[in-house]
Amino acid sequence: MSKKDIALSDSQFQLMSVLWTLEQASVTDILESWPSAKKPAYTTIGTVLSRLEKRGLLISERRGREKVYRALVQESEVRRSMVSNMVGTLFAGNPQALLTHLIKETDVTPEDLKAAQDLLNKETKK
Amino acid sequence: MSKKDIALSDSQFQLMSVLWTLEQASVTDILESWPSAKKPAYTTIGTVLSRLEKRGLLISERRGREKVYRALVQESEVRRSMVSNMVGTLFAGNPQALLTHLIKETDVTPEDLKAAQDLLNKETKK
DNA sequence: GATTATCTACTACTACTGTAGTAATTAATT
DNA sequence: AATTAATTACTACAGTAGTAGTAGATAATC
Repeated sequence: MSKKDIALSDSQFQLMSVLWTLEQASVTDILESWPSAKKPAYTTIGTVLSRLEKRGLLISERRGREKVYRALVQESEVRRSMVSNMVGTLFAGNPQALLTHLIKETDVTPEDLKAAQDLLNKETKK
Repeated sequence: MSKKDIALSDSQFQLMSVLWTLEQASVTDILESWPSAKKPAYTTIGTVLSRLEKRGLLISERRGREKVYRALVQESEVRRSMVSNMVGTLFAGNPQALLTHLIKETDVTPEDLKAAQDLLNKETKK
C-alpha cells in the first residue's frame, strides 16, 4: 500500500521535484538546483519543507548545523494519487474518459497511441 | 479564447456539476439535486455560490425572492484547463506522458486504446 | 575566545476553502 | 396589516498555502 491521498500544490510539487532529483538536499542545495530563474527566499523553502515534513512526506536529518532532507514519497506515488483523484472528480472515476479527453483536447497523435499500445503489449506480456 | 486558468476544488466542482446539469438553479434546486447523501447546509451552498460568482464563473439573477444561478463556464472548459494544468506540473507539459501513465497505472485496456484510436481517426477525418 | 557568517525556528500576514450560524430581508399566509 | 416562513447577506472560524522577516542558535574564522 503506502500513503493514500497525497495532494501537492504546484509549488510543493516543484520543491519535491528538486528533492527527488537530488535525493538528499539541504535548503542551500535546493536553492542552487532551483529550476526556474525566480528563486524563492531561503526561508520560504525552509517553511515549505517543514510543512511537508509535518505531513510525513519527507524527513530531515541534522548534519552539522544544517539539515538534510529526503523524500518519503516517490514521484510515481504522488502522480498516481493525484491523477487518480482528478479522474475521480473530473471524469467520474473513469480513466478511459480522460483518455478520450486527451485525444480530443490535446495533441496526442496516432503515433503516440501506437507507441502506447506497444508499451501496453509489452507490459501485458511480461 | 475564454478564461485561462480555471481551477476548481473538489467541492466547487461538485457544485458546478449540479449547475451544469440543471442549467439554471436556485439554492433549493441545487440542494434537492445534490448527488450524495451527505448534503451540505443550505447556507454553505449559498456561500460557495457567492464566491464562484465573485470569480466570474457564474451569474445570478433575482427571481422573486430567490436567486437563480447559471454557470458561465462549461464543464469542458474547466476540464481542459485543469487537465492541462496537471499535465504541466506533473508530466512536464507532455500529455503523452500522462497517456503512458494511464496505461501503466490504471486499468486502461487494449480495447480502450483501440476505441480511442478509432475515435481519433474519425476526428482527424472530419 | 570573539566576531562573523550561516542556518533553523518561530512568527506573521494575506488569500482561499470548507463549513455554517445569525441577522436581515422579503414574500406568503392568516 | 401582522405573523410566519423562506431566502440571502454578512460574519466567523479553522485549516492550508504562499511568502518571507526576525530572532536565536550554531559553527567557522580571525
